[in-house]
Amino acid sequence: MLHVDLDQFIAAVEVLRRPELAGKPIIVGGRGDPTERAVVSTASYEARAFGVGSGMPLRVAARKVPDAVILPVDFEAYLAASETVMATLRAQPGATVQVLGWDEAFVGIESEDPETYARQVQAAVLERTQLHCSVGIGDTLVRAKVATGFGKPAGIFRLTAANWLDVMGGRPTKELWGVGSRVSARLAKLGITTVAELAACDPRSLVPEFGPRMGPWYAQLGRGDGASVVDDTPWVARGHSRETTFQRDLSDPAEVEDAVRGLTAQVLEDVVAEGRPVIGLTLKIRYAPFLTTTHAKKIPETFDRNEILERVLDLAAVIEAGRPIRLLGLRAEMAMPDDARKGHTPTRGGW
DNA sequence: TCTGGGGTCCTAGGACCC
DNA sequence: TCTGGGGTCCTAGGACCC
Repeated sequence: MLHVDLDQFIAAVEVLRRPELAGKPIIVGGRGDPTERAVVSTASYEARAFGVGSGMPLRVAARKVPDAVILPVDFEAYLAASETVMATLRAQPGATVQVLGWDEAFVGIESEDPETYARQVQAAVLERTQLHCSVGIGDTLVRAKVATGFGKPAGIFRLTAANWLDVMGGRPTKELWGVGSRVSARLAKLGITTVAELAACDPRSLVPEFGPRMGPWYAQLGRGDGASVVDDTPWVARGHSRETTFQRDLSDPAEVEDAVRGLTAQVLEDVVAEGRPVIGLTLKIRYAPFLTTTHAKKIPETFDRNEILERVLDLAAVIEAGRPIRLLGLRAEMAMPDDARKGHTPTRGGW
């Protein structure tokens, strides 16, 4: 199958609207005001050359690139572009499309010559949207996804069982899709630092550290093995959440309660649109400076706004008065048929 | 420098039940 | 005095991805 990933997607969409920005360092984040608390969503390649990347505080990014064009995030524009891209992918002959995010998708195909097919995909996307993409070709989802990174920008790369260890074996485990800094550090404690070492380890040996599911799964990831079927069943959200960033930390309990009420109203709006019962609520709070805690409440499968609000305020009462906090958000989990759960796969994203 | 906003899934431990 | 074994549910929290 193929993994298709748009190059610097958000920045590229902005350039389409404003061609005069082509070739300039562009940073997109928050409301486009680098004096506010916000982070970078995407930076163009020109801005990345200065060391700016997504997730970086906007303030820091602005300081690194004094000449940067800083733009606000425009979700509607990216969503519209994304839908055109995905429609183009679905129109390819024999293609099964599994959307992973705004700017990426798996495309299941049967082809004797996947490179040629991939070039046709790139040409079709470029013609239809004026956007460039990179394509990974693989015999599993993991290999296709990892391959795309070697194709960037605007290229094609193939990773299969035949060359996986040659290409990836000597690289750190963190470069795997699904292994972040925490897990790579825990693997290092076990003497595993490279993909080849992870691939060679006994899956059972990882169970004490990572549990019965994740342990063997990481070993499989090291080998590049796993699912090889692109699944285009429509994605159903398990829940909705709203988060908010305050320009200063809250410490007054009355302020906190107001904020909680506001978040609750927002998340309920999203959930009402869905028409499914709410079964759980989670309030995420960050105590200054950086300790994040989660408070969860299971609620019955009814949908009564007052009851839900009451329970959220219950949760908010856990917050210690006077302690500066940053309210991260509220998440509502919705009832789902059991057979709709997928089990562990690398993230399915949520756009 | 000081950390978005939207998601996904997993795990440990305690409560509770038979 | 010491404390079954199996199960489910809930809470709290962790990790990862785009």
